[in-house]
Amino acid sequence: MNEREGAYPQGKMNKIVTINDIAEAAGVGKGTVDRVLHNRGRVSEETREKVLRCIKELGYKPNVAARMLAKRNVYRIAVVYHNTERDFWEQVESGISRAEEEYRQMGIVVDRYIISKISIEKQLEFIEHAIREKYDGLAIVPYSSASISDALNRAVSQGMKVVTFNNDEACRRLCYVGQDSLQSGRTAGRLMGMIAPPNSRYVVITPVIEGMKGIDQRYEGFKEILNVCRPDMELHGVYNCRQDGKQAYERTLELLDEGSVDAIYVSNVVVSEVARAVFDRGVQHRIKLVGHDLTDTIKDYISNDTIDITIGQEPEIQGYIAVERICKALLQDEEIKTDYYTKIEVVIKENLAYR
Amino acid sequence: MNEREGAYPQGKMNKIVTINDIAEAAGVGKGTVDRVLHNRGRVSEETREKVLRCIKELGYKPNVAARMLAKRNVYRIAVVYHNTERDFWEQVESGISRAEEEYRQMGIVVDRYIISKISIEKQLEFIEHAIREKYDGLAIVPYSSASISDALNRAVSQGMKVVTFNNDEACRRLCYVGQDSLQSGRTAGRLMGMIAPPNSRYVVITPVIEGMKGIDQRYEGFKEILNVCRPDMELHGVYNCRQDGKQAYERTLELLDEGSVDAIYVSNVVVSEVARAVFDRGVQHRIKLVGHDLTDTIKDYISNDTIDITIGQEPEIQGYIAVERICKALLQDEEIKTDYYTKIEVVIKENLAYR
DNA sequence: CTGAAAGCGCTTACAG
DNA sequence: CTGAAAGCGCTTACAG
Repeated sequence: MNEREGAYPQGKMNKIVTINDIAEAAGVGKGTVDRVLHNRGRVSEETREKVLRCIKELGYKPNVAARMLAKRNVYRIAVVYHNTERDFWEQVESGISRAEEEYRQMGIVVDRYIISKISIEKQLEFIEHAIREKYDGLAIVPYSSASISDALNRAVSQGMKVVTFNNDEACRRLCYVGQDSLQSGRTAGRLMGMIAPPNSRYVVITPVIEGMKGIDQRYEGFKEILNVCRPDMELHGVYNCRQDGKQAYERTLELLDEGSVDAIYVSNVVVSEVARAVFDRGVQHRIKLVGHDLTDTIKDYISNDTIDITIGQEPEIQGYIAVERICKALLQDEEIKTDYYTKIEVVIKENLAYR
Repeated sequence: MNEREGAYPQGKMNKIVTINDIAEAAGVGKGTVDRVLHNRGRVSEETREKVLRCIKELGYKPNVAARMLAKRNVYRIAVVYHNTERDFWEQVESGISRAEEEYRQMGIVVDRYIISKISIEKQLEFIEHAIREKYDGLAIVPYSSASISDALNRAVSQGMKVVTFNNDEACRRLCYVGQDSLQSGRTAGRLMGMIAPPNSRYVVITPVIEGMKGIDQRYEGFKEILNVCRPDMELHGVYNCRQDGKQAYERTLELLDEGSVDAIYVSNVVVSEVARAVFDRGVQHRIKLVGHDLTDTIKDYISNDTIDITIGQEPEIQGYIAVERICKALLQDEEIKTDYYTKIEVVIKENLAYR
């Protein structure tokens, strides 16, 4: 902001400084400038310092487009995830595709390794494959297992750029991209606390997914907040179910037929099946329903007032950023090591279309 | 997604198709290919069709990096806005800066024309200036006035790429970038309806800002929803105030001292001043407070439970996209004419840090 | 209407 | 350790 109130900016033609200008100013060839720029060595300390000084003085910024053009190597990235909860993972996939298209021109190829059933062994096999094939990057939804951590660390040791997304696992990866599950559960807890009538009886329905710890953390966060802000509410029960949702549907029907529940919290996308049960029993205006994620089905149940609030986690962004981070680490010299937490999106009927 | 379950993708080395390949396949020079690619004319219909066919058959995609490099022209974009509500507009500014940095390398220069007090005359003057100076693009927060519309249309006629942001005004601009005010008000209405206790008495505080119609629309949306979903709630009054917030603070103190209010809706960033009054009177746990926007001050009042919910409008994104859309129109051939509606973000204490 | 040449800013072998 | 040359894919004058 170099403007003053009402003043007309000067069209200062500050000429762009190129690598040629630096070479000239330092009295060396541009190959040499390139070497110091990227620490490729083979430069005497003396000329190195001279070049560095010129770079600073002239305020040189590398031209990314030119670099992309000149670099001719092809990088390969492997993306490993599963597609249970199909509606959800399709959104992740569209983010991956978007990054893929954007970086294809820069010589990056992405291969997908998709599992249709969570399996530590299968994932391990994929990681080993990526190591053997010498992939340059790996974006993965890691399962909780020491063997997975080990394998990922070996990949990193080999120079592979590894990013975890959607679920995290302790290892020497570049960074994690995804939601803060605990906080997202807390958000759900606060919202439930805001909307549930006094003395509500509530249940929690939470799927068990082997190897993914995020789901449990959501419930932890939910419980923590609700217990504090709504001591009047009474927990009727916590029900586990399988990921497919059929169990959740049946269970909800039973609960509704018992007639002793006013509010339901579902810790992931399975909320769509719970909503179906609520809708089928025609009690959507009596039951407060809070869940996670946003698929087409969930949108429908928000639109018809069955689901009150759902918490989104920007799945498309997760896929996009996971791949982009690797691309940047590969293409540019700077590696971004800070985790990327996606937004905790609160979605109700009115803002459904604006996200 | 061309993968199969468990299958290992083929590292198909699909060679990238360049303009040279097209020229060769069509038996012409690459200058000719370039001409048909960008409809620069001076190509016989016959060769044009031949080239077009090759482009389609070989699946040619232009290399953006190469184009950027080769294009040597410098484009200038004028950005016109005001910085009343400083905290808010600083966020917009940071988005503008981000786009500026990203596109500087591609030869785009952005000049800012910032007004510190809304004035149709002053804005008109800036538009005329931009026309005279033959700016290539204009991003503007237009005020409601026929003279502004006229001037913008003249700019468009001259070939200038015009984008409106944050506030819209009927004219032949490329597109609008900003929030859907009506819907954002509806969202606020629904949320207030969710959290206000039965039979609450509420007030609405809404700043009057000459030339900006978005604010009024928010209240329209709020009213529409709340009237339907909470007929039990009683409107105690609607208060206008000046943008600076001092009035809003005083008014709120009076209302609180009268003691007949349970809930307050504030239609923009002035909610921070209303919150200050609520906090100063120590009644934050009794008063439900819903507002708009998210500044540091507002964050503080959410953190200490004074503001229950605020609705964000992605100001940083507004600044970024407004400039980016113009850059794309200038640099690429495709003009994106669809409006960009920013997210209607629901912010509470728990998801404050994750957005 | 059309093609060959030069150049954008950088990187990559290659020859010293 | 260092420089000159060629080339990335495209656009821009220029000469036919």
